[in-house]
This record gives sequence, structure tokens and C-alpha cells, in this order.
Amino acid sequence: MQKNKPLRRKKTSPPVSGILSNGESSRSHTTLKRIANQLNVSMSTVSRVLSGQARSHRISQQTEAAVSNLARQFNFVPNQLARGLRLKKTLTIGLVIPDISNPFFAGIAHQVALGAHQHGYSILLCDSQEDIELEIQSLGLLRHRHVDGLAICPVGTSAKHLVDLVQAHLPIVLVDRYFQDLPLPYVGSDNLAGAVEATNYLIANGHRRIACLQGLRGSSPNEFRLRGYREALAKNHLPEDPALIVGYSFGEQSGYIETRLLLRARKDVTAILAFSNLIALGALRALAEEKLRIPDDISIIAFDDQPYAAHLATPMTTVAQPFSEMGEVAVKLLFDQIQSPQQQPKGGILLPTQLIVRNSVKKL
Amino acid sequence: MQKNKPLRRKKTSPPVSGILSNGESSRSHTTLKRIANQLNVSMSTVSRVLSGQARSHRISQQTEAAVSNLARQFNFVPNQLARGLRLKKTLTIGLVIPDISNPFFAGIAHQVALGAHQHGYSILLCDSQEDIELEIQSLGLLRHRHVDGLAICPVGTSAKHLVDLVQAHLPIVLVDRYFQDLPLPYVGSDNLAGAVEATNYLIANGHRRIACLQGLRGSSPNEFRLRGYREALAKNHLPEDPALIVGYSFGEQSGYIETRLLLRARKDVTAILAFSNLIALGALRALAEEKLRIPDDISIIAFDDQPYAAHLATPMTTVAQPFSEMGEVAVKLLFDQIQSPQQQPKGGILLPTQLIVRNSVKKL
DNA sequence: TAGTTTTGCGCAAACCATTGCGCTAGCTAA
DNA sequence: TTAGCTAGCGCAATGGTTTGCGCAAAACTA
Repeated sequence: MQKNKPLRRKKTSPPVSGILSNGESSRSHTTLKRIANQLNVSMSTVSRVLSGQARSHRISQQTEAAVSNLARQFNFVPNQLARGLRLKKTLTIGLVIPDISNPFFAGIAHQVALGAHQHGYSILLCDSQEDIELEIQSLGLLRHRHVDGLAICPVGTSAKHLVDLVQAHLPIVLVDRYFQDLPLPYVGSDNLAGAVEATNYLIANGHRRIACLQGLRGSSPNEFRLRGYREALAKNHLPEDPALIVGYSFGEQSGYIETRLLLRARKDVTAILAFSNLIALGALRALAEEKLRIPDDISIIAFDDQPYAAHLATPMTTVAQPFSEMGEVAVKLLFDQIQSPQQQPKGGILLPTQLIVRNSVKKL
Repeated sequence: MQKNKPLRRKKTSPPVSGILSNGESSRSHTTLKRIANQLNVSMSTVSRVLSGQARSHRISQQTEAAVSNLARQFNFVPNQLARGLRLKKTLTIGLVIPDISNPFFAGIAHQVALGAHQHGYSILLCDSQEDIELEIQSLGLLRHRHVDGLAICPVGTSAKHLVDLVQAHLPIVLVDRYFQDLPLPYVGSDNLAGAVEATNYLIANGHRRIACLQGLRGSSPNEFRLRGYREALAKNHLPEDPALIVGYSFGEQSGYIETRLLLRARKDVTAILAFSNLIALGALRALAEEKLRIPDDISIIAFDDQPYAAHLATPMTTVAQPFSEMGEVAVKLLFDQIQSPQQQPKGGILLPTQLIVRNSVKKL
């Protein structure tokens, strides 16, 4: 028998379709073709029924019912790879994060994952480990995988590696950090206002020599926080002391090391403004080793409010960033682009920070 | 049967490929075919050159050079969708996590992301939000996307939803939690020993009425910690008081509520064993509201050591879990299966916990 | 000159879902 | 009788990559 393709024996089959009863339920993979063969209809018909186009293609009710029944029985699900290939659409977004174990970014990721899921999208996660090279690699990777959109907390200080993606019209949203030279949809917190408020609060409490523990220089959050710090000093006619502005990264190490160095050099510092929760944790460690008490010996305010902040030895005054909302807005900005690609994407959105006053600042 | 094999309309393209000269460099997408056309070689040749099989297919050096040059010039990268479709291999693993914003899981995820990247794999992240329904959905999704492997921190107390995947021979590794009824490769910490050690430590410090703030009942970490707690009591000939065993989830809420209730009912409790860092944070909140001081009024030990633990109002004694190693081992177990699918996967691996003594336990 | 080996590469199927186009049977209206 | 229409569906191309099989030409041998 060469061709055993049955010649259109349509529903000549006995009223009870005995074919169905053979035990091949969900083993291996069910494909469109298998369903089509079983039912002696074409793959197109099956495809159309299963994607809800039965009506618009005037497929008979019987056929439709038979197909959807068998599909349910076989537990059919379309192969997303084939689908993506054909449709040029993967229902996937890439999420690039400098460090998923940092609770700040984890909070954002959580929210992005939520939102993506609600839109029926999956997310490909890349942890760039604060390494620009890894970030570039990751972006390439995500591109080969034809993600439909990209949410990035970029790590570098330049947007050079992003222009390709933009030119390819890949929807992108920047989270937390952005770049001057490449205006892209962006969501972050109002770092300038947050820093101003925190610094003002320290000044109002009588502090004059306020150290500033920076994060990654050149990154937008760092620059705006620094600007806020400076503006507040200036507004209050306080001199700016370059020796008090130290630090190089948002990590715990930087906080620890710079605090120790600072304390050696400048015993007169009365307050610290830490640009991240990890920096603050590092500072705490250093202060403990130097046997300095908060706030009696030194005051501190940290960016990022975390659940533990209230339970610290001295409950910490913090600048809370709405990371949950940041994630939400990021998703929104991204899907705005995905769903209507022609529109010019909006620019940046800054969410307000909130100064949460606890006990880590002493009134002098 | 009549031959309806189509009549071989081969490449009607002119001998000299004048096509070369048009300036389509890297716009839109470069495909194998485009390179092949430009060079007047077949797609197979291009494919073979680009996947390093030039030698074994005896492709001439000139051809090879020409192809790889043009590929570089066009910045060619193979379409991973097409590749996956053909190869039945997506270089992707699925990672299912109950809550990525929980630092414990974030730590694991970080390590898994790292390891996957080193193996050339990407990860699809699903946040199941501690919801078994969502977990099931996510697993389906990952399956449709034909992931090559799966790392799961499962949320429920039954493995029913996993048997399908196992039968489909999908490599799986369970992290942190596992199931009695379905022996799967697993990595977690030695919760039994950890709980025994912590409880012994409390007993050794003179505590007799030790409350136990549980996590999710039925989950393996919870059951083993509970067993450890009980065994320690029994070994020390202390009675077990069911009223002191409370709690229902690993979240902060559970810790808070159960602590408040407990304190109302039993003023005689002298120590608390909290089964997670979040539970401990909740307990801390409750204790603060009741104006109870640690360790003077009540002692506490918590599972999970976090960076902030040392800086709390009372530096907390904790049972550290090696989540970084857990992630590492998970990756190893998973890729063992992926790389040699025929082998019977190994069973579970328990990593030792470590009791980190700080100041939250008082000697009675 | 004929036969054999090697070199170098191409053809087309396979993977799977989607979709433009077009075919057929059956009915109606002209 | 036949053109025209519609309901109902199939064919085959499409997307990009990989790969088993096999062919043609060149080189070499007898």
C-alpha cells in the first residue's frame, strides 16, 4: 500500500467514532496534524477552529465540535515555537536586571512578572550582575529569541548598546535608570526630590557635615540623588565638601569600605545619606565595628525602604521608592508600545518618593 | 497513484548573482537563506559552516571563509525559534518560584540564572505567587514553550501536577521543597537537623516552653522542621504542647497574627522558633506592639539568615540556609539530566544548615 | 579509455502552526 | 441550461534551520 491516505471518507464513519477509543491520549506530542488526520479534515480547519475562527471561515458546526472535542481529549496545545516562527510574535518579554537578589530589583521583577502574566506573556529573565558586558550579551540573546518587548534596568552609563534595538523598533522600557542621550520610555522614582527632601530633613535637624555614600557614578539615579543633595545644601547656604562625597557602587561593599575610610578621615561628620539599602547595610556594619551608635554618634538616612528597616537596632529613616508601582508602570508602558507600535512612545515617568521618618536621625 | 510531486522549479536565478550589489546590509533580519543567495551556495552549506561543521563536511576553505565573512558582515544570528523547532531543543529552562520578592527565593534565582547562563541557557521565569493554580498554569505554559528543563520551588503539598511532566521525561529538579510520593531530583537544606540544633540550643539555654511558628503545613521544609523541633523536645524529655505549634504560611502576615494570638493565650512562652525570615519579621512586629523586648522578655530564633539579621534591634540568632549553594546544586542536578537523559537521576541532596548565634536568645 | 575515489556541495524533507488562495458541491435565479 | 453564488473546506506556501541522502565533477588509477 503506497498511499493509505483515505480518500475522503468523511463522516461515513459509524455513528460512534471508534477511532477515538485507542489509548493514545496525551503521550508524546499532539499536533495539529494528528488531530487533522484522526478526523480526516485538513490542518487548516483544525487550526481555524482552535483559534476561534470557525465562524468567520464558515466551518460547519459538526466539524467544529468534533475538532474541539478531540483537541480537548488529546489535551492539545499549540507549539509556541512554531507559532512564534510563523506569527513573528513570541508572547515573551525580556527582563534584564542587574541583580535579582537585591530586594529592590526583586520587587520590580515580581511586579513585572505579574503584569506580564496578566497580559498572557512570559518573561525571559537575565541577570546582568551589574556587568555591562553581560548586559550586552543578554540583549543579543533576547533578540535572537525574538522577544516582543524589553524591560531593562540598565547597568552602564551609556546607551550605545541600545540603539540597535531601538532602530529595530523593539518596544523597550527603561526602569530605574535612564540615559540622557537616548530618550526612551522610562519609569523611575523622583530621585532628585527624594534626595532634596532627605537632605533638607537632615539640615533641619541641625546637621551640617553630611556625608554622601554614592552608588554607581554616572547612573541616572546616582546623579539625580547627588544633585538633590547638592541643591539642598546650596539652598541652605551650606558649603559643599567634596571629601564627603564618596562611594562607587550600590552594593554593600562600597557602603562598608567607604564608611570606614570616611570615619578615619573625618571625625566631624554627623550624618550619612546612603544611596541604597545595601550601602546602608554596609555602613551599619562599619559603624558597628567602630562602636558608633545611631543616632547618638551619627545619623543616617537610606534610600529604599525595606521590610526590616523598622526593626533595625535603630529603626531607620528611609526614602521609600515605590518599586511595586515602578514595576506596574513599566509593564504598562511596555504593553502600550507592543499593542500600538505606531504611536510615539511617551517619555519618562517619575514616581514620587516618600520620606519615612523613624529614629535614625538625631536632632542636634 | 499519480505523482503530484511538484515539478522542480529550481533556482531560475541568473548565473551571475547581480543581487549582491544591492545595499541591504543588516536591516531587518538576516537569514541563512539571504547569505546563501548572496553567495550562491546552498543553505545547507551556510548552516554547516556556521555551526562549525565545515571540516567534517569537507567544505572548501574558500567557501567557508566567504560564508563566515558575510555572516559576520551581516551580523547574522540564527533564529532561535526555528532552531528550537528543528532541533527539539530550546536552550531554555523554566524557573518556577513562589515569590521572587522573597529574598530567600531571589537568592536561589540569582544563582540559577548564573548557572544557566554559564551553560548557554536562558531562563523563563514564572512567579507562582504561592498559588498552586498559578503554578499549574505556569507549568503548562513552560511545556508549550518546550523548555529543556525545569527548576521548581513547588508550592503545594502534592505532586499530582508534576507526574505528566515526569512521564514526558522532562528533566526536573525540585528546590527547597519536595514530595514523598514522587521521588525527584531535589536539593534543599537539612531542615530536620537545623531545627534540632536550634531547638537544642534553646533548651540548653534553659527554655522549656518554646513556641513554634510554622510555615505552610504539609510542605516538606515545614514538616521536617516540625519533626526536628519535636525530636529535640523528646530527646530532652520535654512535653510537647500542641497549643504552642501555630501558623499557616511562610509569609509575614502569618508570623504577625499568630504571634499576637499566641501572646494573648500563653504568657508563659519564653522562646519562639520561627520557620522563616518573613515569619520572624512578623513576629518582631507583634512583639514590638506588645512592648516585649528581645531577648529579655522573650527569645527568638529564625530560619533564613539575611544580611540585615546582624543589624536588627537585637541581632538575631538564625538558622542559615545555604541558598546560594542550593541554586548551584540545582543547576548541576538539572544539567546532569539534560546532558545525559538516559541515566537515572539521583535522589535528593540535603545541604547542611548553620546555626548563627547572635543575641536573640537569653540564658534563663 | 574506462573505472574508481575523492571532493564539494545541493536537494528537499522535517519541525509545526498559520493563512492566502482557490476548489468543489449544491443551490438558485435567469 | 447555464451562469452565479455560497457554504465548506483543502492545498501548499510560509517562516528559518538542520540533516540524511545523494549527485556531479574533478582527480586519480589501471
